[in-house]
Amino acid sequence: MRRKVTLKQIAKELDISISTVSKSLRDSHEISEETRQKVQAFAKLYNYKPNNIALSLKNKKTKTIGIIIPEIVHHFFATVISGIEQVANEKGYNVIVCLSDESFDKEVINLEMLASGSTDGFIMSLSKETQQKKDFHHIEEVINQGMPVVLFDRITNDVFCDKVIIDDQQAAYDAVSFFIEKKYKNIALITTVDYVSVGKLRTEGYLKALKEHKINIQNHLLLKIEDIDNCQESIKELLQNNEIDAVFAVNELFAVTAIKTALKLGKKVPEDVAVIGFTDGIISQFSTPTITTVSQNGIKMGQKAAKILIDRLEKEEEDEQYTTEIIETNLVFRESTTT
Amino acid sequence: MRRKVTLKQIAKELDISISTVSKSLRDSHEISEETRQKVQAFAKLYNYKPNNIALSLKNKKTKTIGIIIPEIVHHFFATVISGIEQVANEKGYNVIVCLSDESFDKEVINLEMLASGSTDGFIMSLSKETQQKKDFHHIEEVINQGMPVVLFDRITNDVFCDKVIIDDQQAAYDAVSFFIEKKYKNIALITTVDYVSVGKLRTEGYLKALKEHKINIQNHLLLKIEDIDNCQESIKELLQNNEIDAVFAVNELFAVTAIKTALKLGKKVPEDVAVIGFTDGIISQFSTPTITTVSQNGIKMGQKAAKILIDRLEKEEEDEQYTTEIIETNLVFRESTTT
DNA sequence: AAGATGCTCGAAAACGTTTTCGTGTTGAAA
DNA sequence: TTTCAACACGAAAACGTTTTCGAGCATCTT
Repeated sequence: MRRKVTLKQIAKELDISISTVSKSLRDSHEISEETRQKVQAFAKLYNYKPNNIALSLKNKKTKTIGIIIPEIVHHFFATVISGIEQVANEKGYNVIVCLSDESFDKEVINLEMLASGSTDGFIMSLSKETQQKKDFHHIEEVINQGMPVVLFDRITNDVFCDKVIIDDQQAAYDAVSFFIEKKYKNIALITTVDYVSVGKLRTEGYLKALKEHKINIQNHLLLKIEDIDNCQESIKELLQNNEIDAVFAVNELFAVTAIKTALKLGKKVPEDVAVIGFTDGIISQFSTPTITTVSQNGIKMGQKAAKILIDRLEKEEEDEQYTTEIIETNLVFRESTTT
Repeated sequence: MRRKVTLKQIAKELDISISTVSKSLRDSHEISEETRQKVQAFAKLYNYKPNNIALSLKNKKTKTIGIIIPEIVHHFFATVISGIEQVANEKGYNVIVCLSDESFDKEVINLEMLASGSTDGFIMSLSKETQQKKDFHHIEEVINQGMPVVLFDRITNDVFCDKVIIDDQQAAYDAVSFFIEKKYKNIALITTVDYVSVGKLRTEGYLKALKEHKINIQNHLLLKIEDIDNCQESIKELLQNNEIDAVFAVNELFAVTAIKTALKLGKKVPEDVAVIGFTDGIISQFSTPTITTVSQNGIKMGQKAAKILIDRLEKEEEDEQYTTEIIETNLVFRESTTT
C-alpha cells in the first residue's frame, strides 16, 4: 500500500526544505529552473496531491457548501441538488448533503455540525417542523458567525439572508385563472395545512384568482390535508361532489391521487374533471393521463442558489444587500386539461 | 458579527494556557475542579465548538464518506443516498455527494478531489462510460492509498473491494419464470446495451429462464436500446408484433413506455400484454396501470453499503477479506400483471 | 575593493486541535 | 530540615500547507 505522499516526505527524499518543495510546485520564481523541474518530476512520479484538509485549515476556506434539505427521495429536491452540484463543480466546490427528515432537531444538529468548520456556507430548505415552530435561531447563529446562507423554496421572512423561490402565489393564481378563463365553474383546491409556507402561498393564489374574477369561495371545495400519506379518503369524499369540474392541487401527489380517484368514481379526466398539479416531476410526466402542472424548475433554482452563495463567498466585502431571486414558473400543458 | 471562538481566544481571555483549556473541556483529571468549571462555563457562554478541520488534520480522520454516483435525479440513487445518510448520521459521519454524470472523466476528477483528504472512504456506483472503458485505475489507486471503497449496483469484478448488489440475474430469472408459469407464450425483453453491467445480467436472467424451461429464444422478441431518451419508436416497432403477450423490461422507463405504447396500439394491459419492470420507483407506483416490478430496495442497499464501509473504517486491522453483499429483491405485484 | 543587487534557498509562523512531557508548588512523611 | 509524592498547569510537538522574511553567496557597478 502506497500511502499519500506529503511535502515533508518529498523534502526529505530530495534533501531540500519543505518551503522549497512547496514553492517549486507552485512555480515560484524564487526557485531555480533546475530544482523546480526536479521537484515537479518527483512529485508527479509519486502522484503528489496537496492535502485538502491542511489547505482548508490554512486558508480558512473549505471550498465545500452544505446542503440541508428535508428529504432527498423527492424529485424536486433531487433536481435542486443536481443544479447546485453543477455550478458548484464548475467553480471547484464540493457539496455535502444532510437530511433533516422534516425534523427540527435534526436540522439544528446537522447545521451545527457542518458549521464547525466543514463548510463555507449553506443552501437549505426548511423542514416542516421548523416552519411550524418558527424557530430560526440556529440559522441566525451561523449567519452571525459569518457563514452565508441561501434559503430556497421553503423559506421564512423572519431571517435575513439570500433566498431563491418561485412566486408560489402567482403560479397558483395563473393556474386557477386558466381554469376560470376556460369557463370552469367549480374549481376545487387540494392543499396542505397552512404552516407549510409554500402550501399557504399556493392557497392564497387560488383564493386571489377567485376573488379577482368575482367568484364566490365555496368552503366545501377547499380540502386541507394533514396527513399526506393518507390522503385518498378525504380526496374521495371531496370528489364525490359532482359539481366539481376542475381541481387545482398544490403538489404532484395530490394531483395524481385526485386523478386516480376521479377515474375510480367513473369520471373522465379531463372531460369531466380537469386537473392541474404543482411540481413538474416524474409522476406528472408518466401518470395516465399525463398531468398539466406548474413547473418549478428545480435545476434552475439550484443553479441560482449556488451562484448566489458562491458569489457571496468570493466577494471580500461583507454586508451588501440580500437578494430574493424569483425563478419563473410555467404551466406545462399535458393530458389532464383540455386546451 | 460574532466569529467562531477558538481555544486560543478562550485561553487568552482567561489568562491560562491553551492546553489547560483543551483539557478542561475534555474533562481531564489533570485540571482542578475550579478551573474546569470556569473554562466550561466560559466555553458554553461563547458557544465554543471544536473546529472539525483542525480535528481532521490532527486525527487523520474526516468522519465523512464520499458518494460518487452517475446521477441523483433518479429515484433509485436517491433512495440509496437516503439509506447511506441514515446510518452515516447515526455513526456521526457526514456524506459528501459528487455526480459523475455518467462521465468517466468526471468520475476520476471527483474521486481524486475527494481522495485528497476530504473523505475517509467511498461508496460508489460506476458511470456508464467507466463500465464501457473498463478502466478502473482511479479506484484501485484510492484503495492502494488505504481508503476503503464500497461499490454498489453498477459494479465491476475487476477491482477488489466490498460490494453491495442485488442478484440481477436471479431477479430477472424469477420475473420471467413467473411469466412462463402463468403460461405466457411470447415474452419480449426490453433491455439496454451490454456494457451496462446490470442490463447485461438482467438479460442473462431472461435468457436463462427461457432456456431452463426449454423455450426457444426468438431474437425478434429481444430489443436492446442504445439511446434511452428515444426509446419510443423501437418499442413501438417491437410491440406491433401481436404475438407478444408479456414484456419484461430492465428498467422503469422501458416498462412504462411499453405500457403506454401498448395502450396506444389498442392493446389492453394486462389482458393483452402483461408487463413487469425493474426498479420499484415512483413511475411504477403511479403509472396507470400501476406496474408490477422487481423491487431493488435502494434504502437497504445504501444502509448496507454504509455499514460495511464504516465497519472497515473503524477496524484497526487492515486486510481482511472483502465481502459481496447481495440484497434480496422481490416482485411487487401490481396492476400490470394478472395474478 | 567596497557596496549594491539578484538569485536561491531555508527557518519559522500560522491555521486549531490534542497529547506528551516537564516543571513548579504544596503538603506530608522521614 | 530534607525528600518525595501529588497536584495543577504550561510548553511544545504534531498534523500538512503556504508565505514572509532573512541569509548566504555570486555577480555587477562604481
